[in-house]
Amino acid sequence: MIEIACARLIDSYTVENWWPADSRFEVLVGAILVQNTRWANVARAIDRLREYRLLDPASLSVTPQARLHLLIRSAGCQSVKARRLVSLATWITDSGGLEALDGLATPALRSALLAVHGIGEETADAMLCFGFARRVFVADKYARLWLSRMGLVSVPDTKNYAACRNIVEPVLAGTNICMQDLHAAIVMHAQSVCRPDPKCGQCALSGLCSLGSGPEKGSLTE
DNA sequence: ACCCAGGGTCATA
DNA sequence: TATGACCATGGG
Repeated sequence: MIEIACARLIDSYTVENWWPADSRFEVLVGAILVQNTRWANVARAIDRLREYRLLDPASLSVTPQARLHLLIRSAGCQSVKARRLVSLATWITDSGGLEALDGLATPALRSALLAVHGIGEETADAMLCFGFARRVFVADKYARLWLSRMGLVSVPDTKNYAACRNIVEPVLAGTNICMQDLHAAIVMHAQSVCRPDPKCGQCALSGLCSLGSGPEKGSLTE
């Protein structure tokens, strides 16, 4: 069931360089900046950081937060995110760099990420999937909504992040790239088709999203 | 003028 | 443990 649903969703959205970045650290920075923020606003902030050669842990960790405020202003929540970026960069340098961290197994790396100020479950998994190339399913808000509408997750578990991740991640056969494509497809689906008012009666992919009419069992078996 | 975005933290009950 | 305020800019 889940495999078919995911495959159809991925096939429906061609994703090319959905998360653009020149380095792994830039992915991690983007993961912080994009919290509750549109990517277009994040891109400008990243461009400014690049302009000032701050897209590496060593430089960013010693940059005064007051200066970061100005550079990342377009991404919103400046003071909050400036602090989070510094804590991220500091954690990386204190840990011996990204190469050392990349040597950790995924569960250990996830725990370490969650211990950093400003990194919650979703951000941690996004970093694991797109920054550290781990085979991790990002069970973000859109994903949980999608799982719920597909009837693939019980209603109580819809709010449970780890439960939603574990519904997909162990079942889905595929590489890290598949997980990236799936997450991108879920977000694009939510943004392009089901927003702002998710009336999926006009959804071009009505077989994928069955809001209002309950789980569509028949649509998954074809 | 209003709503919300590719969340997380912190204070309160 | 479970909600809610808060961050704050930019696009619709």
